[in-house]
Amino acid sequence: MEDGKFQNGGGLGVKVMTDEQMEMLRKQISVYATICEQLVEMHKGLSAHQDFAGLFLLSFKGLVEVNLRCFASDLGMRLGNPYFCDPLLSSSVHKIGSRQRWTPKPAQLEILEQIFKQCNATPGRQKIKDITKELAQHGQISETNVYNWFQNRRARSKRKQSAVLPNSGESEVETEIESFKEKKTKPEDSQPDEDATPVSDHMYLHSPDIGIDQLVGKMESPGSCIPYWQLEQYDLFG
Amino acid sequence: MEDGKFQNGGGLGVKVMTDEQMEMLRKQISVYATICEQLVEMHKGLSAHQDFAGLFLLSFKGLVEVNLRCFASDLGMRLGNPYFCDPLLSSSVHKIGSRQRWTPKPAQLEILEQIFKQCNATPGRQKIKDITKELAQHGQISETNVYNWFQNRRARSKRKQSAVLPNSGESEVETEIESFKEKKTKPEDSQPDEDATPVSDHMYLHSPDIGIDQLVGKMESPGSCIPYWQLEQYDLFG
DNA sequence: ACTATATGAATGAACG
DNA sequence: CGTTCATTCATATAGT
Repeated sequence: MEDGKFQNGGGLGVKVMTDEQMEMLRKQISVYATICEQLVEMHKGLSAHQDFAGLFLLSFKGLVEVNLRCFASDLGMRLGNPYFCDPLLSSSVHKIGSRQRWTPKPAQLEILEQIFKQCNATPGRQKIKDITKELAQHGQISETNVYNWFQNRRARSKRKQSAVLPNSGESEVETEIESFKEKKTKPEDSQPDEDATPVSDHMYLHSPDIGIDQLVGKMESPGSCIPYWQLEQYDLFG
Repeated sequence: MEDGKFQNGGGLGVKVMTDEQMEMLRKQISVYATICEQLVEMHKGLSAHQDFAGLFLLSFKGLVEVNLRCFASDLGMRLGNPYFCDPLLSSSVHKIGSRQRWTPKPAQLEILEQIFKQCNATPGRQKIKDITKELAQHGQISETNVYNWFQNRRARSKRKQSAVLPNSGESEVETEIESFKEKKTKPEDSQPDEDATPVSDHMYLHSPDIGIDQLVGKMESPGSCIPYWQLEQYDLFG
C-alpha cells in the first residue's frame, strides 16, 4: 500500500520567518517545557497527597491558559534562549545505578549550546571547569563530560558544514549518475532533502541536541537551509 | 564564523525555513501540548482512581490543545503557511510526510552487504562517497545513511559474536550486560539520583501518539526543561 | 491490535 | 582534533 506520497503541490517548501515569529515559537516551546516540568513535579508531590490533585489540576489548567494567551499576544519578547528540551528519552525501566553514560539534561544542554554559540572554539580548561560548575547545578556532571561534549559538538558541526556545501563544480564523480537510470522521479524512501515534503504531523521529536536556536543558526547560513535530519555527518570532498 | 550565526542581534531578522524545519517546530509544539495534556489527564486519573493505566492515552482535547491550536493557526497565518494550521487534531495526516527513516532497498542492501564482506571495517570517507553514489542509482540515499549502515552493521556483528563467545550459558540475560560493565568509564559519570523516583512507572503502554512514560521519564529530573530566567512567572509552587 | 524484533539514527566516550 | 566505537533511542516491520 502506498501512502500516496502526496506530491508537494505548489509549495517548494521554504518559509520565511521574522525574528518575532521565531521568538514566539521559542517562547511557546519554553512555556510548554515549563508547564510540563511543573506538571511532573506536581505529579511527584501528589504521590503523597492525592487529595490535592484536583486543586492543583485546576490551577494548572488556568496556568496553561494564561501562559498560552500570554505568549500568543505578546510576541516581541526578549526571551533569553529557551532551548527546546527534547521530550523523549529514557525508555524502559532501568535500574537506578545502571547508568554509565552521562546524559545531559535539557537545561544543561541549553547552557552548553549557548556557550558553544558564543565561542565555537573549545573552551579553555579553566573555562571548562567553570562551565562544569554551572552545569552541576542542574545535575551530575563532570569536566570530562563537558570537554567531550564540546569536542563532539565541534567535530560534528564541521562535518555537517562541509557536507552540505557540495553543489557546484562536482562532476567527476557524477559519471555514473548521468547514465540516466531509473532515477525514480518518485523517491519513496524520502529522506534526503527538503523537497520531500515533510508535512507530516504526528508528534515525535528526537534528538536532544537539536533546538530552535540551532535551527535558526543553520538557517541563517547563506542559502544553506540545512535539513538537519540528513546533514552528512560524513564529510565529502575536502 | 562560517556557521553564519548572526543571531538576531543586529541582523535584519529574517529566517528562511524549509518545510522540514517548519515541521519540526510543529512537532515540538505538538509534543509539548500532548505532554501537558496527558499529564493533566494522568493527574485526573490519579485523583480519582489509582487505576489510571492506559486511560488517558488518547484522551481528549484539553484546553491546552485548544490554546495551542489557536496559537498555531495564528502563527500559520502570520507565516502564510497553509500547513501550519492544526498540529494536533490532524492526527490522521500520518501519511503525508513520512520521511522518517531511510530504508535501504533490496538492491542497495545487496551492494552494501557485498562491500561489507570485503571490508569489515568502516570505509573511509571517500569510499563512502563512492558507495553512496553507487547506491543512489537504486534509490534515494545519502552518505550519512551509508555511514550509519556500516557502523551499525559492524557493531551488530561484533555484538552478536561476543554474545555467543561466552558459552557459560546465555540463559541469563547478563550476556549483554557484562559486555559493558567492565569499561574504563569514568567513575564520575553518574546520573543524578533524583531520577530514581519512579514517577510514571505503572502505566507502561505504548501510545500511538507519544509515550507519556518516556516523556515523564525525561522530564522528571529537577530543573531540567525550565529556563530559570523565565521560571518565576510560571512557578506555581513557589 | 498489540507486542516483539530488526535496524536506522543520534551521541557520549575513547582512540591515534 | 578527527575518526571510530559502544550504547541507546525510535521507528518500521513481523509475529502472535
